[in-house]
Amino acid sequence: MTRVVDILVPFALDQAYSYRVPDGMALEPGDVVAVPLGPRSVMGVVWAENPSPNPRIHNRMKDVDEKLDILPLKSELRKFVDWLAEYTLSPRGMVLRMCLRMGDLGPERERVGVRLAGPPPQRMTPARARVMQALADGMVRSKSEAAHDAGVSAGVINGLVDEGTLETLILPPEPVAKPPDPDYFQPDFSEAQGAAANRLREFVIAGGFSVSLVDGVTGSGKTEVYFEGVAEAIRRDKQVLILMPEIALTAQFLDRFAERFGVRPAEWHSQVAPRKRARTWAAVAAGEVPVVVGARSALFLPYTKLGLVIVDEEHDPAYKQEDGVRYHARDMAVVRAREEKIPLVLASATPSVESEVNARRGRYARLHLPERFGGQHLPSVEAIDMRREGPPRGRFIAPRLAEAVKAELERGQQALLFLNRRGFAPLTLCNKCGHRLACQNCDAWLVDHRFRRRLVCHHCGFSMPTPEKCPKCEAAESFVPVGPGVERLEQEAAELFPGSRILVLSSDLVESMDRLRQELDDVAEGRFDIVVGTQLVAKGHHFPKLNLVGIVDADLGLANGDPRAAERTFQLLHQVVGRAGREEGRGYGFLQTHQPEHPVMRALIAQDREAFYSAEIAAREAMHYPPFGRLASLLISGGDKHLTEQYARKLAAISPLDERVKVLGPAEAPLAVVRGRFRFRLLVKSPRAYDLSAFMREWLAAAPKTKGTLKLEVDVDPQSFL
DNA sequence: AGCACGCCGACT
DNA sequence: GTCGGCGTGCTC
Repeated sequence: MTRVVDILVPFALDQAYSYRVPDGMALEPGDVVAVPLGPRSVMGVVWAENPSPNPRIHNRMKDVDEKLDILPLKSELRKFVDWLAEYTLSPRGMVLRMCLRMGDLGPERERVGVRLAGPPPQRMTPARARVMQALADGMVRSKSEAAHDAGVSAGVINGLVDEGTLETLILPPEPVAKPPDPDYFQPDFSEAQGAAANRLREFVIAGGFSVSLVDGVTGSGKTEVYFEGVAEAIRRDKQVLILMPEIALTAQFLDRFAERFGVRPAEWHSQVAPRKRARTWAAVAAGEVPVVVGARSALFLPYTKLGLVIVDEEHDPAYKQEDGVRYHARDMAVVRAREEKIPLVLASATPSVESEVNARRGRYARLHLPERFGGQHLPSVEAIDMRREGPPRGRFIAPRLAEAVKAELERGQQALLFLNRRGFAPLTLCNKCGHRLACQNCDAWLVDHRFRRRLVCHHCGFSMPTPEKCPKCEAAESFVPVGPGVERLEQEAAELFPGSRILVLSSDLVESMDRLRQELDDVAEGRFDIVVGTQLVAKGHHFPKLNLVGIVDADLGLANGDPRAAERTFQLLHQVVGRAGREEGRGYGFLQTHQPEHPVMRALIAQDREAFYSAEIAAREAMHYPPFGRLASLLISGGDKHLTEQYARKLAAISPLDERVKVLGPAEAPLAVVRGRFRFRLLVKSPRAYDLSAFMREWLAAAPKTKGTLKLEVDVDPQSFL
């Protein structure tokens, strides 16, 4: 009898397909193979033995093409794929695809090295002399290294090779990651830090599944503490995954890692070039990479001996993948650690309410770091009540904040004005007829971006030059900007603080990663006096001379109906205010707000984190919101409003009956139209201990097929409600 | 993800 | 009458 195995292919298929195993081909579950699929041959992974294949497909069944020379996926990873697919209601093939995004190795490219070997060249030049000197030790260097060391171009090196002065030889490929030294540098720890580090080490030594929440304010040494867990894992020859929300900004983090371990870790994120990606993937699978620092996709790498997972800034909303397979990397890291039976560390100065509740209930071990390192103080925070002491009309910086900024500038210190809004003004209207400039494709205003001289839709990317006349009443020069963006704030700051050097930082103004790093360095080295920025400035970068942070509109994130609005605002503002005064003396934060009595503002002013969490947790519990209840959302969208709404209603009507589950809606989504598509939402609420995925699966199985432009998107544990 | 098969508008 | 648009469905 021919042997049959079920093979999962990385496409939008939930089912594994059955293939015959040719005689003499040794195959095990987890092996990576090439199989015929339709007219082509694709990569797949042996998912299971199939002792009794379905007779109905006997005549269609094909043979496995070949076993590929790729290390197999361990059962833990395969189980993780199954679990995640089931939980998120995604096709298993699409989850597998995330594991196999390994890039293209392409033809092996040889690295050529050079070494001083022959006689000096016939004609000596200054450049050639420098090369001779740089290579005088007779050691082998790669061509580019040699050129760099000697300060010459590659042409000079090649010239010397032709002359016979240098000999070439093939270098072995550079390792993806050099081995980190767990004892390279031993930091000085405070008592609390030492105790936390010890507990982490114990978790790593003990092995087995555990979750720790390392919770400490910015500057409390969270990173250094969890590095001790990393060091312990390295000593035990285990692999470590460190997840980061935004890898692009972590040059500083990589340097910190190198200071502790002597070398930089391997990186994994979307910007890693395909070749490097392929080599990293293979090296991880071979167990040759001890530490990976990566974005959420690093969760799907084929580690062979994973011993520890760290989720840094675990509260960050960027961990939620919002398209395709919708998953939350922090939650899935917990699942992966459970599957691998290893410890997990969540780190944050402002933990998510979910993690905080788990810590309070004792499900997670809490490792609390109460103080800033080296006697630094937290900035003192004051509210500026915009109802009583706001700026004049058309201005956005209150007099008291302006005074404080002026005082800092006079002391040679820097100030940050934070406003989480890109562009010049969020709304432009005609003062003759009241017409508002809106996007043609979306239910949204066009944002005035003056630096680019365009009006831009932030939802679909549509943009147009600012028109000369009002499109409605044809009045000329009648447009007035309404509300501030960072560009407008810069204009105001330039008027208020003449002669100061101002830098505007927002994602749409970032030309390149290198340029951004350069600008951040410029700020750190004091080449700017005032930074006006969006949340881009909240992350990770340290500015020693920054002493004052002004939050221009602290209420901005609170207005929408998002159940996590308060939490998000608290986390973001806490992080931004924490930028102030980390080096010398005490920093100041000002919150411009219309509701200084709001729990978020009060907690920030009183620096009473516990009060905020207690209030927020109580509110969530009363509303049965996560983590005291579960949510799933359905987004129905389509080009025809009526058909879309009709389908949404139909869907609601056929939802399975279960008195524990509430189906809300359909309602028009807060963003009712995006890219010309009408959007309706359904929200599903269930108790905490309820299999909401199963409920959704049963429901969708009975749903009519979507036709035409109609699209149905399911999100279990949604984070965004737009 | 590809690729084939399907049914409605402008061409030889 | 055919060519081809891409919308829909299948791939063991």
